[in-house]
Amino acid sequence: MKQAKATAHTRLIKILKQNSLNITESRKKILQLFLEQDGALAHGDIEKRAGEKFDRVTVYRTLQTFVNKGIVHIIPTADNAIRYALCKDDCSEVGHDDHHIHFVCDNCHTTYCLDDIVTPDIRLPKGYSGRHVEMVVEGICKNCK
Amino acid sequence: MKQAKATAHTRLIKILKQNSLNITESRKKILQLFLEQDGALAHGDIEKRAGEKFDRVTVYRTLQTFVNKGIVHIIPTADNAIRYALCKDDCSEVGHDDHHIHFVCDNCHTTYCLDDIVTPDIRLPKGYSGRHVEMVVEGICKNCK
DNA sequence: ACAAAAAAAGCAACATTGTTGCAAAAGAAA
DNA sequence: TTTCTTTTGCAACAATGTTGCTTTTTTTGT
Repeated sequence: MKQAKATAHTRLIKILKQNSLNITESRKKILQLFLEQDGALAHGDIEKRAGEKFDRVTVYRTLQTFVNKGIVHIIPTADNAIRYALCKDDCSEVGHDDHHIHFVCDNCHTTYCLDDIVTPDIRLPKGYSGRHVEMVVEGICKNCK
Repeated sequence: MKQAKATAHTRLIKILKQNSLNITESRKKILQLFLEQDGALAHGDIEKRAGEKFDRVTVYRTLQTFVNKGIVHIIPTADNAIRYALCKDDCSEVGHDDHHIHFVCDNCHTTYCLDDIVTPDIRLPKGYSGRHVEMVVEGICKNCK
């Protein structure tokens, strides 16, 4: 128990250090939320979910930092609520490199990264050149079935 | 010239009638914007683009109505700015049925519907069932190349 | 372990975006 | 035209996101 907690804590610090970020309470707590979470988190979730309340500005700035560093990525949605999820591919300050698809449940609205499914290649019309493909599937998830 | 204008006007009215919507000035003007536009429009674009200024509430409500009726559809984005585009497939009050992909230009940020490209089928993990697939490609468009 | 320097958090004030209820105006129907 | 219904515009509000600046926390060098 104590061991597990220590390990989780170590993992947090390791991730932050790898990205040359200073170790702060906010970053640890917000990152912790992502690690113990299956799906993606919207800004609002984070503000509420955290036991103690963060300043809204801190959450915004921390998420921005995480996105810049390639720790989390943004999932595009149709409902004006940006969702963030941990990057599992090779993301860094240089650029994000997520190629998996996302799944949003119609029922519980949880957003999942389906890491094993790779976005297919697309043949674009003449004149267009693609850099990145985002794919979001809507439907019913494994828990709501 | 006069003929062309009359025709365009007729087209507007036809679309509104087909969807059993009353013919109003706001609806005509907003629909007009979509018809004379290659890409997609965000809420803000519409407020600004219109020669005369619409009340913000009117724009929100009109867009909502158009989405409900299946006249326009929402394009998911990663930047918290919902974009709307005309539906060209079989959309109605019952449900949207758009299967084309979208393209967002890194440079000019114009959003295009690539109507000729159909979203590929995806094999989902066990337990998940898909209803709709959204696909957005980011890159450089034909005009910015 | 401590002090100085650097970075991040918190606060306040503000800007933008989206929502709701209601009265006035415009459109449809007769 | 007159009545009835729908839509618009306004005002007030709520939620979300941003910026500058001060205080606190974290790092670094000793």
